[in-house]
Amino acid sequence: MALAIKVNEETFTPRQQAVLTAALDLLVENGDGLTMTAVARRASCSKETLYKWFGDRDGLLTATVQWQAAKVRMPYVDRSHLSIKALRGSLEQFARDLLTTIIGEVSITLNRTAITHAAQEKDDLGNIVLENGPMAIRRRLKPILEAARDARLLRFTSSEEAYRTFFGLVVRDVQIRLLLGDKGLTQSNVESNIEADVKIATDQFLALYGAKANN
Amino acid sequence: MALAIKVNEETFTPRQQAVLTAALDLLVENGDGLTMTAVARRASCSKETLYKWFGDRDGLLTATVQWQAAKVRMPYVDRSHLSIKALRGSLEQFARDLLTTIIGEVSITLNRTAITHAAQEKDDLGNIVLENGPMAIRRRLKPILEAARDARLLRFTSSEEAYRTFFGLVVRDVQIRLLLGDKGLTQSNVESNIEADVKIATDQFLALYGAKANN
DNA sequence: GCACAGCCGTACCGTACGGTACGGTTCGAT
DNA sequence: ATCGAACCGTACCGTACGGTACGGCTGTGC
Repeated sequence: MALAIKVNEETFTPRQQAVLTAALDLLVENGDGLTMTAVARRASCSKETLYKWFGDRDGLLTATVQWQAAKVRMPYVDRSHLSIKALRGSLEQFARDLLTTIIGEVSITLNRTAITHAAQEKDDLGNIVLENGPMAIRRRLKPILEAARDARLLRFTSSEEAYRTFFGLVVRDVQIRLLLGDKGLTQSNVESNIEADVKIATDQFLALYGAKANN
Repeated sequence: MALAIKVNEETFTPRQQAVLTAALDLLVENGDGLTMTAVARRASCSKETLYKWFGDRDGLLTATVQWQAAKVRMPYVDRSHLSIKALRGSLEQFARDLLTTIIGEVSITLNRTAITHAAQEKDDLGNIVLENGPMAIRRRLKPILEAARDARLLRFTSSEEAYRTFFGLVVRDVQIRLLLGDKGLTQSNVESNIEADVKIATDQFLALYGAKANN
């Protein structure tokens, strides 16, 4: 399954979703635990069925990542009436969702899997994760930033730069440390600090790009 | 080789370093290309020698990452006479080195390898990369930040927080995108923007933590 | 009841790779 | 000259896993 164009809303039957769940569980439990035999046994299906449905191992992997990554749903952020207070709330919401997602076991697993995949020639999974992670956030955040600029709440020349600054302020070194398995950074450890970090990041972003800021 | 305590200055003979170079090359060329047979052939040595020197495949992998990661040398940053100008120069230097390192093929390969490794139970490589990457920077940067605070050039309560903010401002989403194989982000693409990004990040950091800043 | 499709479970095949064994060569020490 | 250590090259073994084949079970349409 080299193509894997995988347009949106790839509809899976409940049975297939059960298989994908099993596959994801195996991935989470142990990165290289996704063997066809293991998935078949876990999902109580035959390998023949797996190959019929997903083509080959890569197809199953792609379907799993695709299916799971698409589940990341960013909550709706009100964009209509923009006050500085509402903007701050929206930014905090984004920061919170971003952090919460990033530290989740599923996200870590998906990113690790995609990175492992990208370490070989295949960049399929990398693009899927990118598209449903950073790029999805960018698509959602940029219009808000631009609306805020139009409303004179923010000041910047490049919304791209502003978005990436926000990303950096929120994520910092958390993601790479989690991906590398930093033992000094359990997710419960990070989780308890989310609210504080969200506030700090938002404050910093507004300090840099708020209309009344010094630049 | 489960222990892999690997104290500092693991001294390798030139021949062994040639082997490690071959191993690294194979890793860079193709993440899963490091097979014992391939390394032996590339380095013109026998597999028996590989096992004698490195124990097993994991030992070879660990030695390669360890040896290469330790090569990352951050340039000396003058810390004696701190002026705001000197501080800015130091910060820019850090940002430049960090970015330059991160976008290099070797760094990408090492991080991918370590992350793949961490996806299984093994977190050996992850710790090595962490220790020689983010943590090394932190160790170098923090004293400078604290010295600058003592000299009333910077203002912050937690040097840890300040460091992580700096990291975030510099790295942003570049590393994760490179690790995921984002095709819209070639390293030459990033490379040409390093100087501009370094300046932006430094300006932003100083805007947030500079003594005359608003917070 | 019957045919057929879909699927489960298991057995099976081929290959790739980690790891071992061994003969042959080089080279330094004695 | 001889011995032995280190090492190269190759052959070999065992296993794990991707992928295929097949027999048997179940349900649905007719």
